Amino acid sequence: MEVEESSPSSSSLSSPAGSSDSIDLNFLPFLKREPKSEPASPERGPLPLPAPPAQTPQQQHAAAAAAPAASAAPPPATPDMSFAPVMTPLQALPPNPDEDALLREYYRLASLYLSSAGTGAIVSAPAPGAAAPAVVQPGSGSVVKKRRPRSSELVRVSSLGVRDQIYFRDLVRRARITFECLRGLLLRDDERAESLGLGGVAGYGGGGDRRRVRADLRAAALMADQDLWLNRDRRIVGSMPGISVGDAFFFRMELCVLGLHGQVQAGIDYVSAGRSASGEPIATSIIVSGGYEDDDDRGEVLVYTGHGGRDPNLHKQCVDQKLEGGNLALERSMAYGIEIRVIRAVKSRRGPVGKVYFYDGLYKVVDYWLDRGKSGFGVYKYKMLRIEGQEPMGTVNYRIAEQLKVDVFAVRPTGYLSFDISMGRELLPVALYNDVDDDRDPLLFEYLARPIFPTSAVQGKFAEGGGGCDCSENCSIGCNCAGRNGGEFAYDKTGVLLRGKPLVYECGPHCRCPPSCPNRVSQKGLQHRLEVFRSRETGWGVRSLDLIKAGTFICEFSGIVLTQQQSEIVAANGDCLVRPNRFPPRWLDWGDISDVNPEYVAPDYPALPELNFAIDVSRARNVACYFSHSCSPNVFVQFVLFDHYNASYPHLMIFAMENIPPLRELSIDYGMVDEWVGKLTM
DNA sequence: GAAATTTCATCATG
DNA sequence: CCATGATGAAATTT
Repeated sequence: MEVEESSPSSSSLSSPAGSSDSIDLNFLPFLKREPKSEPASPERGPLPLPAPPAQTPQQQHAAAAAAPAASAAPPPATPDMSFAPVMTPLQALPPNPDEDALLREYYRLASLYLSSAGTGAIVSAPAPGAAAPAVVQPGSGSVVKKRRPRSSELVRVSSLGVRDQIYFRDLVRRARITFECLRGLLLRDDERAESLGLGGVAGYGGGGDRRRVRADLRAAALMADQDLWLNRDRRIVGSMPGISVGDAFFFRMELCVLGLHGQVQAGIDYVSAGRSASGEPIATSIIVSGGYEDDDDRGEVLVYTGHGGRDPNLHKQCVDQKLEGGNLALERSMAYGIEIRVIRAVKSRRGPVGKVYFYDGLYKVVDYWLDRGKSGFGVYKYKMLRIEGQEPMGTVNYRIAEQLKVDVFAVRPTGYLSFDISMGRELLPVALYNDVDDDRDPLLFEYLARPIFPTSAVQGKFAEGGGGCDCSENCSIGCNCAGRNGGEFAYDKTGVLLRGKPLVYECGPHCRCPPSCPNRVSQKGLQHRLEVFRSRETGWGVRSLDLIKAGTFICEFSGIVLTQQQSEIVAANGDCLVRPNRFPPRWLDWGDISDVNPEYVAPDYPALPELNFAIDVSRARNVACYFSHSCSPNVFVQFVLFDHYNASYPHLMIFAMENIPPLRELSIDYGMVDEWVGKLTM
């Protein structure tokens, strides 16, 4: 497969996916168009509801199975839980000239995304105090772009090599960053407009201004305008490249942007009957939101209720469901053995909506029947079994972690070496867990929650840059500290970093503003329950019991800070030094929305002095020291100043680069040379 | 809790 | 037969 021709800027992409031969695309054209194929369902026309004490679902299903097979002769719907990656041999298919279209689409997106990254394009900085909206939205007179409809061609992607996985992971991360940062900036712009008393007040029922109010929808729309939604050219069956079991999401729109689930509200996503090759609808994913009273979710076994038949206002069934649309699609997917992606919603206050969506992996529909729901009306039910051999479910990890916070021994009776290696020095306890071997190494180090800077570096450096601000309330645009940050604060009101910068200035001890000032974030310390744990793959590692939202602060990199001279002496006898200039500037990626708004490029930041100091972690260290290395990391380093203003000695603050679900290992890019990386596991 | 908002499937029409 | 537009549904979100 050649990709060059389709990706003009492929120099930066040169076969990033490790050339395509490691990718299998299994097309599913076995669904041949049959003019008169009917579902192998017992009902046509009016649906015979089981009389109250009548048939059990199983009995009714048995009747369904006994019914003559449909003319399309789908394979028998035996619960085949083996994960057969190849459903139809590729050789048996008619040659498909467009076989690599999926890859090409990825490369097209990649070139869109990457062309703007790291180019260092710099325009003039906004004047201090200026508050231009970050996102200029198309006015009412703008041309409405025609958007490509989503394809209906079913395809399965399997056998991704390691390089491909990293490549797609980065691509997905890039899209998610664009979405999330766009949303954050739109919200900030709204607040500004509101505080300035401009028209178009956000909120419903408002007057004449027809502004769209929901930032998630606006962000998604802006991305759609640039054709930045993923997976629109093929309908992927099974797992999505770049999305792992356990991943967390906060918005339905996010799922649409990624193509994981294309319905804005509906719980069943499917290829429509009219557009499918066989003329039958085929379901590919569902969302278990907990809103249907007749659902019965036991985790690995799930009884899912079809959609429809509800009163739009009350959350109650009011008429019988029909075997059509998504309901029929689920039945057809069962008949064809099509696996279904399952996304579950869980209540959580960490999410902006009070709700989090976890991708829980692939299931197969093994049974379905028409039942009488709690409301007394007919509902379709689908029994689904999780396919074995997948990573643990996101919702399961979430529940385990929640339980661990309450009652450790109920979940892990043994293995904890310490419940708080910080001995109370951190805001929250940092546990130490090892159920793998006898290593107790982290107990040997003094725990240092804050780095100790050399006095020569810090003394007399408090007032540099004009000192602190004089705000008596929370800081706002125009104050001294805002100016130091180039006119805008780095965080939104919830403490999410809006965009990575070479250096972020938080308000410090010399500012008058209260501790509640939104420009004080990383200085407040740990906000997530972290745990150092032993793993066979990565040695010591770190994970969180709390769901970590992308862009939030996690922890600081602590230790004894050495000047360049000091570090040269120490380095002679064994290397236990962390060098800040080794970290690749991953902060560049966070907050980069140049794909959507090329105008919003990095302002002309003042050049940072070279960072020649080192952090000695040989005696004293904190939890950050145990982060594993990855070249596709989920956290990054942002330099921050607050207690002193010597730009040569910033704090190394670690932020989340993506939503990190509970119990997933945190990983950082140490910028290690390849030979080292080879020794570690990726 | 109701209203606003989007996408998609479906159906009708040309 | 394909393209286009209108319509209604949807386990959302604020």
